Amino acid sequence: MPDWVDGKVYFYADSGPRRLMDLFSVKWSSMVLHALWHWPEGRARPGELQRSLQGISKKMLLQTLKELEIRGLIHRQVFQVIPPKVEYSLTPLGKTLAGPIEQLYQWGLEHRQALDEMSENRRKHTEASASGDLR
Amino acid sequence: MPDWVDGKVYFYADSGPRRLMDLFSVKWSSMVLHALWHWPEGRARPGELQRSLQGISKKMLLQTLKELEIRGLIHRQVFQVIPPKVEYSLTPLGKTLAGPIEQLYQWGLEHRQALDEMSENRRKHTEASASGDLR
DNA sequence: CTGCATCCATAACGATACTG
DNA sequence: CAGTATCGTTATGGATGCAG
Repeated sequence: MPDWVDGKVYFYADSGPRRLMDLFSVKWSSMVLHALWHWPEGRARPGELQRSLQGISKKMLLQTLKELEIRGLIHRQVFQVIPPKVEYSLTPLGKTLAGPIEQLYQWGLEHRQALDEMSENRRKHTEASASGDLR
Repeated sequence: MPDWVDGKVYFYADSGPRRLMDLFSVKWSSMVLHALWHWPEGRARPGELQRSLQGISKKMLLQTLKELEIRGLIHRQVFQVIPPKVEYSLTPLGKTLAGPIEQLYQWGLEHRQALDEMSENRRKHTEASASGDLR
């Protein structure tokens, strides 16, 4: 579906896809969306999310949630209780995005072995270029 | 498809999806794959690609291509001529990944307007927090 | 034309401490 | 428990120059 000019793809100036990938550059955004999508009842608290997304820091989780909220992909519901309680859930728009993300993750699951080999190749390669020519 | 433990998703330790997203953290990798996927004949030269991926620098294009080659997602064919000629194309594995990427980009196209509003909201928000309380 | 190496700015990230 | 702020490290990306 790109625009073709002179037989070349002039596709990604400030197009939808490009902006979408900008969003993905926030490392954890797709995982948060994906986790919320799979969450029972579709609502999750920050603490729960952090425990699920192994390795994410509190800072990054909150930052990602804020980012997604501003962009209208997730909804933030505050309960006026002590201690504080907040629940996040996908907006209708967020839910439409969850589909493609699911597809992508599905690919990741199906090609787990290939992905392992990729990491392996990459490791070998960087090692080689690192040690190779010192003397 | 996550693994559920204690009702929480312990999904993304060093799973396929996580590794996949690592690959995507190379900003241009999905666009390069996508461009090659749409390219006539499925083979493209670096120069052509750079002209198509508006805004990519030579350095990043080459780096991305190398990365994708090492990972076995694209193939590099060298022609022994002067001046040098090289063509890149998707490997079979790369082609299977192109599908999900296409889906994602499709979403980006369909929700272009929403994505515009997202950027807008983000702009407003960061402006507000930047200027808001200085006086 | 393809590819590599430097230098440099800045953006992303994590650890930690602190507030309500 | 939710959220913010600060600091320091590392990764990312762009500009430029050079080589085959």
